[in-house]
Amino acid sequence: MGRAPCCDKANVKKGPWSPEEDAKLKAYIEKHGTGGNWIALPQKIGLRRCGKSCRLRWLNYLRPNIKHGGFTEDEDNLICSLYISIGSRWSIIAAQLPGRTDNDIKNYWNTRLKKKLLGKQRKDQQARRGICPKQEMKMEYENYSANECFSLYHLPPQPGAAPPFSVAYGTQTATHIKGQESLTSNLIAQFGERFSCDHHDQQPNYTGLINCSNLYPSDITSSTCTNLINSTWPPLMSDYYAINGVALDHFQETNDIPGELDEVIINGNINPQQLHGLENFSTLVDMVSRNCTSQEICTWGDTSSLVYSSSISSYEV
DNA sequence: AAGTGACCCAACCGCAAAGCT
DNA sequence: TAGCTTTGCGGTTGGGTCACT
Repeated sequence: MGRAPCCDKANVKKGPWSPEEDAKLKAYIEKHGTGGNWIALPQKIGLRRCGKSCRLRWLNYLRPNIKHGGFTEDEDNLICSLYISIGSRWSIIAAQLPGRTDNDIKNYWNTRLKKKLLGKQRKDQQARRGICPKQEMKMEYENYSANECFSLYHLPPQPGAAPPFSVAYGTQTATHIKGQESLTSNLIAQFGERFSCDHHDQQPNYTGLINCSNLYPSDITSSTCTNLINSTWPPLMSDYYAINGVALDHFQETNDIPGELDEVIINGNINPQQLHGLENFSTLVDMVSRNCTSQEICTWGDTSSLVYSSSISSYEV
């Protein structure tokens, strides 16, 4: 037996909304509100629509002060920063962009920004490596798709700033600190004295990232970091790791991810069952453990990561 | 002008979380 | 607190439009 449908599919109209339907829905909600029950709303108005469809139409289109299209460079940069930081959490990203809907941002990312980002990477890599553009595009697209859920942006080490095999992170909660300490102890167990840890405790204004930014290169500007903090704090808590100046991202918000990483790298062994979605991390750990240079790690990072810099907006879509 | 493919975006779907009884 | 309902979210789809041949 399957899941019960949310509405009577047979009597529900699907597809594009007519101006009449829009007008009915808008007028009703402006006068009475949603009544806290989207499912019952269409019957009240006399619309042959699913409640979910009404909700979506209102939130994405009819609601006041909605902006469509015409994304500014600032918005582009913020979306990129947030995507790199928190991934495809469109509702959270949309909350930082007044008047924008999660659906709009998602569409904009999928159809334009992603290409913009890849376009920049391709240009950079072609210039450095002289690889055939077509082959390069294919490689990058495949790598991008495979790694999208675990994005990692490489940052060349600042001269004199990052000690060998250092990890830096910021934390918010005790649970996180516990998980991170566990991760840290595993890294120490694996890498011994070659690994050091720089831990920034919880601060109301979340200075952890700023401290970590000491490990970051000059093209990630302090304003980018500040934007990131301002836009994600307080709703998000984030953990930031960097190894040899290579920042690992997406260890945010969930308490279990550091635990997963623990399981991946514990005792230096890779647990295949825990590897799904964490391939980049294990590769990185492997490279670090083989004493690869920062340069090599960054080169690897090039082909399997998103690279964001504040100059991205100068590239054409 | 017609055909074709790429692109864009509104809308749908299914799942998980949150809320309610 | 278990079970049901509703809401919110992210991934995906499909139809309209545009650009190119």
